[in-house]
Amino acid sequence: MEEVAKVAGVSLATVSRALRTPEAVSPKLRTRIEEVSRRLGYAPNRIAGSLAGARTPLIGVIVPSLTNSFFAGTLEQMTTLFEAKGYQLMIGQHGYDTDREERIVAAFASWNPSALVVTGRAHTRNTLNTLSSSACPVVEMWDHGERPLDSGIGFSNRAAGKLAARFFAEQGIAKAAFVGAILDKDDRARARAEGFRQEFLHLTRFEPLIVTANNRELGEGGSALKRVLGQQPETSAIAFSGDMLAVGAMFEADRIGLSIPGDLKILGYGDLDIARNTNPRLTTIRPPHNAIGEAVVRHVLERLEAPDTPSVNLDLGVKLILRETV
Amino acid sequence: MEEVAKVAGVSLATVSRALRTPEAVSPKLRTRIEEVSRRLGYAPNRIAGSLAGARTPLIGVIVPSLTNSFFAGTLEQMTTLFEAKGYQLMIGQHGYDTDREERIVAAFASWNPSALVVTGRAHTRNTLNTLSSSACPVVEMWDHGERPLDSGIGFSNRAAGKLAARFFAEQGIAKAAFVGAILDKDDRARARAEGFRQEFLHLTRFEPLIVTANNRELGEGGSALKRVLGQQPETSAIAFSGDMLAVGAMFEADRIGLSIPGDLKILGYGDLDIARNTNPRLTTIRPPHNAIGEAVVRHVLERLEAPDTPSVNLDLGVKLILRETV
DNA sequence: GTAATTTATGTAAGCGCTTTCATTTGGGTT
DNA sequence: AACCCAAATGAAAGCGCTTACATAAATTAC
Repeated sequence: MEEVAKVAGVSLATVSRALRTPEAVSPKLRTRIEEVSRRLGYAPNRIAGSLAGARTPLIGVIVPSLTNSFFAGTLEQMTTLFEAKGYQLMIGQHGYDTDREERIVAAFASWNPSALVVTGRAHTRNTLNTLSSSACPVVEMWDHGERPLDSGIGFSNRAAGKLAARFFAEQGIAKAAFVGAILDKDDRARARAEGFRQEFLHLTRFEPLIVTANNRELGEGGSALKRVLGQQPETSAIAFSGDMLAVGAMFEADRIGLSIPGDLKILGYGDLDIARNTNPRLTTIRPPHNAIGEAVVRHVLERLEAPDTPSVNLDLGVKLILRETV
Repeated sequence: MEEVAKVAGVSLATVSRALRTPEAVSPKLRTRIEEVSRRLGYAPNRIAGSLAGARTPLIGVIVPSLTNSFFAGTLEQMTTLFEAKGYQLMIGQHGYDTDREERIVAAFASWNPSALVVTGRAHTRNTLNTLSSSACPVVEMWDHGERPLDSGIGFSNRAAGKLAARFFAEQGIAKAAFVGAILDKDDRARARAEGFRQEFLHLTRFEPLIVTANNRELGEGGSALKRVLGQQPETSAIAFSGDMLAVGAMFEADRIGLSIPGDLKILGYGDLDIARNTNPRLTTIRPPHNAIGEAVVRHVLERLEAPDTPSVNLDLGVKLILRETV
């Protein structure tokens, strides 16, 4: 920058202004400075800029997993949307480990970002402290519940589980089961399982079988199906915590000669692309993935542009996509 | 930090040392300082630290897409591995747009990261300039080719395409086709298509049909299948640029009553989890996804620990996974 | 033409750390 | 006890910018 200032024959301050707030500098100087800095290939040092200025153009976003297509999709969307406004995403991933989340949140906060976005509502005490003592807007996304730390944008997983149960009950299903991936770690899937259990029990007086799969991949869907059938042979409908598990179960059903939905009804969750393409096409529950990404970006941008904008706590709801497996 | 220094009754320098290089400070002072900073909840300001020190603990990684499970997997792996060494990933995503890549690279470079990792070998002139003028190690991953900018770790997509063609030719296939997603933008898929075309033509004197799909999702696999069959009805084998497309085609084949591999042979690419679970199970080509992530991390860490470590240019090769669709 | 504004530029004080260099302290040696 | 050397600590100089604040230049008002 010093170089640019010298060549352009102006002071450091003027260069900074020409680059940062072009309207504050006279047109002729501005063009000269821009020309010189381009010619010299000057690239401002963000770090210095951020130290001197108040904030970084960084938005910290923390998700449990990058390979989960929901979060990947939300992140991709947010990246693009924020980038257009000059913000840069700092992405963290903790693999459903709240201690790791704690460390990541602390690390992110130490860059004093413009905003912090975390996934879910379950955090350690320290995470909560770091989050609430950071000066920026904080949004907890994907889960809806009472009293978010600052803003909350998501939907109720419990309600999603209940929706599935109600749907099964309405179809006159007597014995149902729920298959969830890593129910011990993924509290969102656990909330769906619990909502399902409660509502199905309430509606039919039957306590549904809950089975935990070790991951969210297809193979596990197949083996979970076998386990369900082993433990509760008369099961006529299974709700899965993810479409991939459901599809895996469909493949397995195909192999063991079970017809769907005749012998067994299957309900997915996620409405991934694959759900529209299987034979038969998968009936599933769609979380508001795109709406979440958009709402988060919109809200954060609003807060950043008008700091007195109040926090929000949005429930975006889920939707049952009726296709052919139930 | 000033606060901590005052309370502990030492100078700023000592606090900094106690936290940064504990072995340089006497045990009793060290424990006192650590205790005080914990009690005060002191969180160092990374930005100031980086400005004063030489480098940030940031590693910039730029991929075309976050929703592509390869990149997502590599990123997840790299995040975990680097995190263990105290580095933090800065993830960028450009959607196969080299101009966007240019902007992202520039933005990342301005944080002067410890290393920069980009995907592929196709970059704009400016990207190349920024990359080579940045003081840190640069690795181009996923593609192998001559003379990387600095280090290169990947495999040859062209060779992967040739492998598919050779395999088909050996099976005695007369009329083959290749279906690739967004061949106009994804130069890796294009390289595979081109390798396939060249080798199949060379081996059988038959110019295979090349069809472009609009995205890498299942639905497109189905419609691409219809297009292939429309344009070249006698096609007996199709290679796809991705497993999802291949699976989509399998679903469609099922719908139109085509038996696989009897009527039509299908070869995927990626060896995603789903490939092991379809009926029949998908024969596919597996790129060295995990090996790439590991090799990148290992190499970068080496370079960072011993700056005189030479660059590398690794070809990790691909593997044909023989299953039931060919 | 001068005074009062407004606008454009320059000066210099940090931002919160790290690190060099100088100084002090605490053991060993003789 | 005097001396030397290594280890521990402190003082202070930046790191490369931004931004009050001060100053100069250009307008406008009278």
